[in-house]
Amino acid sequence: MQTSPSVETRPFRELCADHGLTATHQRQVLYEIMQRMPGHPSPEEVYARVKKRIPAISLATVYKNIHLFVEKGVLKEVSMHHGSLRVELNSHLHHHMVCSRCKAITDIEEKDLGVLPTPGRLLGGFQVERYAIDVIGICAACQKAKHS
Amino acid sequence: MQTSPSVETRPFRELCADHGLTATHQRQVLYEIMQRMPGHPSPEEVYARVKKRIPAISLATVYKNIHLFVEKGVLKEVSMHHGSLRVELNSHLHHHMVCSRCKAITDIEEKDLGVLPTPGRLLGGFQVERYAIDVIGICAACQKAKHS
DNA sequence: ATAGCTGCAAATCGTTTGCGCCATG
DNA sequence: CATGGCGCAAACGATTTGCAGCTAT
Repeated sequence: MQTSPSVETRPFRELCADHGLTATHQRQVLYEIMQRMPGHPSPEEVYARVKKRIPAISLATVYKNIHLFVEKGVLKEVSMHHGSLRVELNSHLHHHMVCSRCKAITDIEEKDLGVLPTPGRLLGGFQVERYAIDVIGICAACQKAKHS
Repeated sequence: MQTSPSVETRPFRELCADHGLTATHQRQVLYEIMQRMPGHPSPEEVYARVKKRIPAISLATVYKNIHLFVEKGVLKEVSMHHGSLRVELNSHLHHHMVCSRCKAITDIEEKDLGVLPTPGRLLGGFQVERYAIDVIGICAACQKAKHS
């Protein structure tokens, strides 16, 4: 791997330092490419792009670093992924609090949220069915048990 | 399988009729058990419970019927599942519109939402980091292409 | 130096599918 | 009795893991 820290390495190194990450070549490329990717790419899509610049890179490395970036707050995931599909009866209107550490889900009433959704509108041709609000944070249990 | 429609079969049959579903024994048990399951169970958890009443039931059947129930509006999924992990840069504040048919994701500015979350509060010991709002509905493309 | 990162390949996990038989309408 | 649902087992796609060698600090 060429060790040529020529082109604008500073900002990325700072970002890594700020987030407590080792600044590796693959992480830099990953980050730069994500900056230039609009939308909401999947790991496979990111991998395909990164592979053009680092042909030897592994998909596993992409996954590992995406998770790391998410964990450190550089990236965020679009909708919460609990390990598997989670369902509930389609009964009364409520939303969810999701612990970003342990993924625990708790119901929350809409009135306790301080929000006033207005469904049924058309947003640029999009027919709204409902709002799903995830309040993301750290649950009480994880706060007690936190170290890092 | 015992064909004993003794205990309170009527309400469930109506629910199936209303949603255009065939009323099978496994669907009835599945539904009754979900009614008594609080929280946000995974297919595996539902399967474990249903298996106590119908030991011969298959996990595949549980999956098929959960999807059917979701499709027909009897159940709903807790957070949107796109086929794979989706990430984005953690930059400016925005939310997403998600098509429940094709899973397409579009950004939406918070000001265009008509909702006003009030983050930063502690909700029962839960340390709020952020709100993630998914506006769920049918995108313009899918509306044109819809039949069923 | 040395802790951490990488690539590889195999393993794992959640979920889906094809198919022959059976239940429901 | 005809359609659709069921259970089974195999297939599948997405993601993770163990490990041996290499890299950043």
